[in-house]
Amino acid sequence: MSSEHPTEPDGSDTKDRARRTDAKRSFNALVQAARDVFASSGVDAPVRDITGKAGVGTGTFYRHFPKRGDLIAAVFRNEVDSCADAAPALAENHPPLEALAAWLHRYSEFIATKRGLASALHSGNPAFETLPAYFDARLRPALSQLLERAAKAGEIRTDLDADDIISAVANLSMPARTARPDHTRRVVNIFMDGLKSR
Amino acid sequence: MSSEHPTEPDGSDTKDRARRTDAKRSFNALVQAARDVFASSGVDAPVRDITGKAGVGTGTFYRHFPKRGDLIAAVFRNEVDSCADAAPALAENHPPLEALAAWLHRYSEFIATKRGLASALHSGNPAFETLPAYFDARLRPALSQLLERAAKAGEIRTDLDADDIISAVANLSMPARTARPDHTRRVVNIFMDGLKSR
DNA sequence: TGATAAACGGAACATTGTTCCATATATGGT
DNA sequence: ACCATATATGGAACAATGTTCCGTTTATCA
Repeated sequence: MSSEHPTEPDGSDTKDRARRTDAKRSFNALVQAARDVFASSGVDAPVRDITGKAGVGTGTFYRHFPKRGDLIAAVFRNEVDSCADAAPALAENHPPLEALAAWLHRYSEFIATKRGLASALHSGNPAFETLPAYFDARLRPALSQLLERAAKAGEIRTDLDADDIISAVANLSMPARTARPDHTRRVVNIFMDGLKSR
Repeated sequence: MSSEHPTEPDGSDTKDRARRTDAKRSFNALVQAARDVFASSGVDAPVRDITGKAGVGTGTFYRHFPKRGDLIAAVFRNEVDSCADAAPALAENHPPLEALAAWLHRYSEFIATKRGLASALHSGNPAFETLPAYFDARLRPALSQLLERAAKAGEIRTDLDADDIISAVANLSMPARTARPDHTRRVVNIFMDGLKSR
């Protein structure tokens, strides 16, 4: 489900050869290493930290991500993919309301842990311009699926759509400066309670 | 009104000599140069750009601002001071409602042009920890003064306090990605209309 | 006016971003 | 299985920027 090669342009291939397997391996290793390093050191971490953890040279890094923002965008896309892909899995293994709650917390964690995200989106960097659309395209269907299932079961109110909920939970999950540790989880729970039909 | 030396600790001076005048001059030159450079190149502008414009050496820079965040915080404090100081001046020279509207636009512009602000506040950098309290301490009284004056004249509703308005206008002023040029000014105007008593 | 501590400037050093290219390797045709 | 070739790789070299250090200058006070 998750696209390991997110930005392939139109299907036209003037290329006579396919992308080499070592290139794919490097690409994935870099995205994964970057995710770890970003989590511990923030999105401004040195390139050498990432290449070191990925076990590739700096030249390889710049071959795959000519602009630094390209890597950050790839990491975000990768994480959004994981989050979206969690929805069908949850739907299969849990009752409707439970699956919905679990996914909202999953999504909330994604927002809360990505400090750099909001800044990146507002930075004006062209590498990030397509991200919001991508987020929407992946997350809305994922949530819609869970919502519809819960709505069919008559377990939630129906006067909010996926968009409302995605942005509401995002705002709730923005880490507040003065918040107690479990703050986000609690407010999202409250929101979730409000979502239930009475 | 504006404090040119914002972070002097408790009044106790164990110091036998006062701060030298050239030190004050350098400090102010740096803050002013930084404000200009930040405006044109963002808060990540090279240190040498700032020292160059200020006409001081890099050593002087680090003597005044051991951490880069210290400078950014100083610039923000400086701008908040300007904004707060505008309130009494507007109150003297304009009718209540007009003064209030003018100040809200002034404040809105401050928020809108400081892209780096929100990111800085959420960055977890300890240099910024005291900023929100400072903002509140300076801006709330400034706005309260204008609100009370307009309320006494019976020109505005009274079921919103300064805090509500400060945060509401801040949210309205956050530059949206897809917004048309004059977007912020228009929505702030609408908010201002809503504020009038009927 | 002279002694002194404070402040200054900028070279030197440290860190990180980016480019370049000689070398290594996957791929498709034979 | 082997070769020719485009592709990918690694890391040294370079560039840009952050930060420290210290010899020199200057404001302040007695």
